[in-house]
Amino acid sequence: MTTANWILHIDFDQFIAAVEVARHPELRGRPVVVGGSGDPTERAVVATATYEAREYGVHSGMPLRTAAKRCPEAIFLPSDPPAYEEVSAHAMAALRELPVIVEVVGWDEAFLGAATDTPENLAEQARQTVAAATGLSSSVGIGDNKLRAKLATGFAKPAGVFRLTRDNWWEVMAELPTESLWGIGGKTAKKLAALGLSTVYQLSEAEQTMLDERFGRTMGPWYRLLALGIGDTEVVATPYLARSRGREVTFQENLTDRAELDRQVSVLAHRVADDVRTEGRPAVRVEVKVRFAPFITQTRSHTLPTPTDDSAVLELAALAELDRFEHGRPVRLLGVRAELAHGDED
DNA sequence: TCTGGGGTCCTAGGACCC
DNA sequence: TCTGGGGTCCTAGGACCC
Repeated sequence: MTTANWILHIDFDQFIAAVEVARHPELRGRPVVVGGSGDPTERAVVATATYEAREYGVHSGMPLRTAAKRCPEAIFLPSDPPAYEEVSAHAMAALRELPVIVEVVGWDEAFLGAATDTPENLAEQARQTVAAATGLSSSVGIGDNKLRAKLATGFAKPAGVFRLTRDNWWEVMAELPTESLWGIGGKTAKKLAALGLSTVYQLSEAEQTMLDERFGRTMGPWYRLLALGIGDTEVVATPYLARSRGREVTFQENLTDRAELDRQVSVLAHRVADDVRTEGRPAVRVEVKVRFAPFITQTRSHTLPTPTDDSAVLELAALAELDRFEHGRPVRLLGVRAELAHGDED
């Protein structure tokens, strides 16, 4: 008799809002919206909203202004990444004390790889561990691969546990829209619908050659695997090596002065250079992003002649890219990104 | 919905090389 | 010298996720 391998996916419920409510207990039970610097009139979007705010149709990604219209009595708080980072690290450290492999995939979620015959018990244990360490509520999906575990968490929320495997895949997923799959968003769902593929089951039965012609030799096969619930089963504890590091900023007022654009790009390039040095691997490529009014986004990039982490060199490289745009329109966003050299590949 | 910031991965065309 | 085929790199844009 062998012990089965399970993959659990844990996700902290409305994580950012929960951290804020924990340190402002008087806000419990009230509609709270976190995002930007907490001023609902600024150019920023909702990072997280409490369930009370969601009742009014407020959701993450929504402009703060819209959120304020939908829920005028909401309390708006500034986003405080270092605080979330700290709580997250604390929760992940607690999970590592369990007999599982912990693969962190974001501030508020992780995959747990475990050999157990009672995954529901382990899931409950993980939820209690996080609650004891941080006071956070969480939900756990149990699956026979990462895709199913991740999707299961959606059915577990809030504060629950749900199991999704090959045994109940069709019962749970068959009639859901393709967009409920992890990796298919609104754009792809629309293209699929145009091919007559609206549900997960329909996608799973699609003719492979048609998918390949429409989406390419990588995405075509992958979409069908998604619909079948097939996915990666490897959970690794080793931290992920960043491929790139970037900084960008949306201006509250569009910029029109070219000298000011140069100054802003210089500032961003220096911040990126600091991040690059922290990573300990040099930049091999520099990209500048410009979002012109009203909302036209363009990028220019080039491979550096020599990999570098030197601030002055990266600044000059970014300024050279900024120069390559056709300037004229007001600018609402500037960004600088550095692609990093790979780690040792032997 | 007057639309953040931080990322990852894929596609496609052209350059370039053999 | 009217023109092949394969491989790889570079670049810009798009889609997706949290």
